[in-house]
Amino acid sequence: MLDVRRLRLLRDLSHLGTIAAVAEAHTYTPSAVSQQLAALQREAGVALLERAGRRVTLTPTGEALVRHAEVVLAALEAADATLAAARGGLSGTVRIGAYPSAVRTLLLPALVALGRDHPALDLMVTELDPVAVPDALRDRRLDVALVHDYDIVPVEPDPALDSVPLLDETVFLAVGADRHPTDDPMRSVRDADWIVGSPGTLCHAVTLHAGELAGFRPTVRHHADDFAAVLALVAAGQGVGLVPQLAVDRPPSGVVLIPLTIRRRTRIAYRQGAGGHPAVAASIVALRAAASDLPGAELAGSCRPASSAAGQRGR
Amino acid sequence: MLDVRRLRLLRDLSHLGTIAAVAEAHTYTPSAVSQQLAALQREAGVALLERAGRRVTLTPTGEALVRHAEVVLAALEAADATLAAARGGLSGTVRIGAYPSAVRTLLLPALVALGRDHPALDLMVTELDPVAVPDALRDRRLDVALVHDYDIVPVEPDPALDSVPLLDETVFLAVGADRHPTDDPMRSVRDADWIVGSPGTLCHAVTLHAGELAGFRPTVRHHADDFAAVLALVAAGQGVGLVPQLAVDRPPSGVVLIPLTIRRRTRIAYRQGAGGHPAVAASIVALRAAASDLPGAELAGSCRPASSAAGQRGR
DNA sequence: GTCAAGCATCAGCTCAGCTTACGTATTCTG
DNA sequence: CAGAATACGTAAGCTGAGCTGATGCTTGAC
Repeated sequence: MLDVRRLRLLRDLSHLGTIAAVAEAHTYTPSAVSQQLAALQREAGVALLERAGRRVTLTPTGEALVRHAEVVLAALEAADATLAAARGGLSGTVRIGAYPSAVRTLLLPALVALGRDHPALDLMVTELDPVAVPDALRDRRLDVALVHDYDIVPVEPDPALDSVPLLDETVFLAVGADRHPTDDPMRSVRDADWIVGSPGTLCHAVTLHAGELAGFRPTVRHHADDFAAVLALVAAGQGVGLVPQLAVDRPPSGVVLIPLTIRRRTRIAYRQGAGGHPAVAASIVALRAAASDLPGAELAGSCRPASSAAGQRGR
Repeated sequence: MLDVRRLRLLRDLSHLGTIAAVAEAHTYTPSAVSQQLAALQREAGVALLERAGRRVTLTPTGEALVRHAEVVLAALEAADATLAAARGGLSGTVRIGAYPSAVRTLLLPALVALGRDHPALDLMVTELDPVAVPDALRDRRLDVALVHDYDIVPVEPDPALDSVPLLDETVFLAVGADRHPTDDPMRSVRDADWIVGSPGTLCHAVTLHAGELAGFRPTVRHHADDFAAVLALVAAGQGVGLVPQLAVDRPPSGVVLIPLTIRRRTRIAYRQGAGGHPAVAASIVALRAAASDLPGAELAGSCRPASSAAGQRGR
């Protein structure tokens, strides 16, 4: 019978790419991980890893084993959830992660409601970029997280994670008041300077892709991840940028917001199997309530969506 | 994250009933099992066990946890199976269990075919009563087993096991040549002496139940588990008995076999998740081939039945 | 060429988890 | 209704799985 701890290391290796990263995630030394994976391979009787330059990659068999590992870990997570439910009374720590603009608008009211309804619950919030969320959930640094993607830049689901839809927002093109929007707003700003997110973020990718769809390559002038900063730069005449609805509750003067067809979709993600955990379930309820109280943006998905929804995979 | 070894002990406890039995099944001392279960309970944070007299029983939470454990163990078994497939070339040991009459008729030809087609496979056969099969499969003393039940005495499926149908046989009422069968053969022997299996076996239960259905309580005279012995006793005028088709290839003279509507159903059982194991799959193919070569009895189920079929639970 | 990143191996130590020994509660039996 | 047998739990002690830390090799970047 295979050792689940070792399977977990293999699973994490397939996501993190290097033994050193797996070691760090588990607060082990790389040596320990290397030894454990070697032992797993020995008892498997098949090659699971192979050196690829100075790193290791999984063989097809290794990848197949990872898929089984995901099932095992999800089942263990579900077992944990039933135990938490049996312990009764919502208690313990819930670590919630969210991207910056969601913290202010969505998370804060949800947090207040959760703290009021379940005083025994210890709530911890972490602000982080959506691309870092899957790893953080897998490594158990987070229990629940808000993630998003754009319809024109969808992210593939992560087998280790489950999620439910939360919000579906309009994305706006923010331009200076001197510009005159036309029927095709994106084309009208093809020669403008652009304010985009840092490379590697979704906000960066979506701007480039939106330009591509409109037939041009945006000229990147400024990098800003905070949408308030983006709007301020636009107001100062420094260029144009894309901002989602959540971020534009009070746009500065001198900025014109033109709705595009692009949608940003926010989801609540958690570890596969943890959906039955009472604290996770309560968090989902509170977040959905907070989202429905939000002006403007419409609630996404059905009221209680099925579990087969998708998580998101980093990188 | 819960420890799978401990979950396995809990699962086995729910089937075996005592810590001592679990210990024996794992070749541990009862003390070790007790300590591990105590640790499991401690990290679960809920009562999983409670003393009931001098034994322990599972709390409802404990039972719920066992159900999760079954899922985890099945997934690990499936992982094992893919590794075995990846190792390629059928090799290793397959331990097959069967009830006595199946060994001669079904298992022998299947064994010959398996040994011929896959010489690297080490085959071990164990003859045992069907009621002992579930425990043996769970405890990994067997990998594949033939089990049966009767349509009038169905056995509930075991969540730890999976199975596929193999045979569907007629059950005969064996009487001495002096008796004259009527339209309702069971009623015509209501006052006869009966030859039944040992108490606790299915053969025992089915005879009593068949009598009950016909409106009488069979007078038990002899106990015999070997159907050849049953037929010999019938031929000697010692009474009547029920025998399945597999056991009556060459009935002794002086015995009249009257077909009843009762059916005996034989299935191939294996651990949940092990159906993908190449050795198990090969065994199933060979057994089905042997069954289809059998004169008389018709092959049960579809050619390649779905995996949702039932195992059997002892006692 | 030089340096850092990354993995594997070896030696050594620590603690999880086993056995053994014993105590206690319960059930069975004559 | 003793007395034996069964079953579980706890305490003490020992062993090996698995960790750290040191070292060496290979690869890729500059």
